[in-house]
Amino acid sequence: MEVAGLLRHGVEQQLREAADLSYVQFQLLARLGLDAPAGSLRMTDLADGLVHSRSGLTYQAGLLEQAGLVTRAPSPDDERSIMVTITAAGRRRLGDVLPGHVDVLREMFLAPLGDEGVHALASLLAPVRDHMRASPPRSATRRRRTAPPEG
Amino acid sequence: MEVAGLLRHGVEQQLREAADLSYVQFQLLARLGLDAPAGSLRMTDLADGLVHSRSGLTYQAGLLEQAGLVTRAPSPDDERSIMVTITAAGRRRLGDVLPGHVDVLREMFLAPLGDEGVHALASLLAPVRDHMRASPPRSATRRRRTAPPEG
DNA sequence: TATTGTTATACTCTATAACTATA
DNA sequence: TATAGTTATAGAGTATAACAATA
Repeated sequence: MEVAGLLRHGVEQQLREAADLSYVQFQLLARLGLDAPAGSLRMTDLADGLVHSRSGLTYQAGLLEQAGLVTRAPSPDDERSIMVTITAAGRRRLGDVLPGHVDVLREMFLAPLGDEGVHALASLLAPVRDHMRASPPRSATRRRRTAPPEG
Repeated sequence: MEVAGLLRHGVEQQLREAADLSYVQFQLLARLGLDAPAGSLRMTDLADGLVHSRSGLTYQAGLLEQAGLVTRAPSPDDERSIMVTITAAGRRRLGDVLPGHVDVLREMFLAPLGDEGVHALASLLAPVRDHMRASPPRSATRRRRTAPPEG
């Protein structure tokens, strides 16, 4: 947890200073610009795994739209859905931060880990990630030992 | 990062629901109650590694004090320092959450990892943690590739 | 002058609930 | 009735800068 916390802090600083992006904003942008085939995704698909509430995504996507880095338009397929699309400016911004972002990752995390360590870590954590994705996130909620102090 | 994020989210939920503690508050309490010999530490030592700003610690310690879980008193040795001490109520609260906390850790993280995995992970990450602690946290700041958009 | 800690302030982010609209 | 998304709102947490006091 300490490693992840320090890494995240370092990453957030670089993203903020180099491109004025929050961590979530960067991830949304990266998902659109690097993973999404046509540079667009439905809000829900975009949110997947990045945010814990719908409104949180609306908020962050709104900021990206205000900054001109994405556009939002109703989907032709399903009129309930909104397609979020990365703009040219968004791709530019993403390209601008990416090298520095990778630098931070490498210097803080990948270098001390070494190539072998990186692979070992990935093998170790992949099943954990799958387990976490699969299990109901509320399991922790139901299984408390002590009664809440409210009653 | 995803594993750490999900784990932290699960942990935070349990801490909040079982004992009305934030993650940081729990860590402060744990450091005082489990690590500190006499249950007390100077503010600065208490903060070490848990918080990224002094005021952040003052805020969290203030909440703990309000809740009667710690006390704050000037240090006899150095009158600039404040000794934070866990109270009986604080130890009780800590004892109340701890079992559930460990449950969450085990179910989300330790179990899917397995005993061997836990050890392997610890060996892998220990040097990374040391590297991160040692290297100036601002390295990311100075090493930016793109000029900040301000000027 | 450097260190310890607090305060004032402003801001970012998150989450819940109520709501609209489409399927 | 369920799904997609927004909005209103409220609260928690964080950080910066200015500050007071001690070393």
